[in-house]
Amino acid sequence: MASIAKSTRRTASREARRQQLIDATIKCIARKGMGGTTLGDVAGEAGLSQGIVNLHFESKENLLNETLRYLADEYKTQFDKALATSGPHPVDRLRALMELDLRPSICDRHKISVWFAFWSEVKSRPMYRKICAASDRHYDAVIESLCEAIIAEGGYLHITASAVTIGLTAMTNGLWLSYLISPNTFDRQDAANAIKEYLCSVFPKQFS
Amino acid sequence: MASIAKSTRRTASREARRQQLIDATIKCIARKGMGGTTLGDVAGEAGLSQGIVNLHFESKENLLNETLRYLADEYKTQFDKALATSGPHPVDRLRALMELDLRPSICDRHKISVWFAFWSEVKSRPMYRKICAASDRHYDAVIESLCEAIIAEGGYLHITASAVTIGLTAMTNGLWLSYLISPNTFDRQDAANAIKEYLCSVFPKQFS
DNA sequence: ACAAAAAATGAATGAGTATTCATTCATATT
DNA sequence: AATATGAATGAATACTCATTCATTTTTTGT
Repeated sequence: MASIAKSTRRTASREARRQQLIDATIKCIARKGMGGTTLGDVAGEAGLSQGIVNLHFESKENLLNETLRYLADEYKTQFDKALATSGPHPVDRLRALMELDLRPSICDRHKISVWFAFWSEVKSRPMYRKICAASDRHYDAVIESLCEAIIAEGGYLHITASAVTIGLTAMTNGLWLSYLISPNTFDRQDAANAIKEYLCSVFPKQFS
Repeated sequence: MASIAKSTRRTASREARRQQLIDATIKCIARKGMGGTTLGDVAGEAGLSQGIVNLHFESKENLLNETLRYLADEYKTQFDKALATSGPHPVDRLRALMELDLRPSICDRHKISVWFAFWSEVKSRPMYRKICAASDRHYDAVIESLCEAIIAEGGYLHITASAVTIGLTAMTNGLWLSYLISPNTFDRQDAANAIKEYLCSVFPKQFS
């Protein structure tokens, strides 16, 4: 968006327009829900004309698929960057990933509401599941291998890496839901603390 | 539904019809998503005629509100029953509540997908938030008081009841999401185990 | 500066949908 | 048996929205 705002061009490259329309779609879904979002709304939000979405995306279905793909890619980019910039030790890396999910750029109520909109239709639109499931498996694998390393290092006996992985990812997703439903009582610090106490209890030697 | 299926009556009481239509709505939303569900679909699913929903609910909006209210009531009933039939000790009670969220009648992929459909529109339809938030506060209060009792009994120092409550409710909701997105890899036993390991780690004296 | 290509517009189209309502039908009451 | 009641129907209505496309505007290449 910024990339085209600076110029007075009335036309933009295919890629810039597509991104502009995806951004508008996210805003509309957040504001009006997935069912309530029309192509007219999206075009209006982008400040463009009625037919613009079909020109660039051929169909509404296609626009929605691409919007989900964009969200998934954006998350993946942040995930990879969080790992790349964290310390090398598994504890640092896991901490970085947990911090990621509560970072305002990710844990943003607009975006969360869009994620939920897509998730809610996973059952009726197989493509959504396909887009989500592929990356999810990867995140699980990364987190599980970190947990394995931490368990090995700490010599923990009654803990399994897979159970902690399942629990941690569920907890972070569930915290997003709390924020979505109760934005007034939700507190980012409290949420971070819930994760921290979990990790301290499970891996006391490394996380206290 | 069963109450009218057994008879050959072609008319039913207002309450029975309303319930039948709510059941049909849940099925339709699960199958086609919230946006893809039309009043014609709902009527068809119920084996009734086009205009039937407006006759009994005045509007689609109203039908959806009542459907969410039904889901919330149904959960509340099960929640209260789980507490009523559990042992008296806070540990038993907390265990019963955790078991509840993974019970097949509650943790059912159709119903989960409907919950997510409503949650995803919490931002655009304030009524949905109102319906959800009221009961959620109550569940949190119950769980938090159980955690407080357990913490007091165990003499735990580095744990707070509110953080465990936030973490536990987030985890159970997040487990529903795992089931929704990855029904093939999700395993009820693994999910139960993730919760159990969490509780064992946080409250080792009572839950090992 | 000009022509060709590309991007964008916005009015028109047509499929689909919520809602209404005159009519039919089943049951209860007299 | 006759009548009254309210449930249910389904065709008609009014409206919304995705999609198309003829036209206009802007950019690019020469």
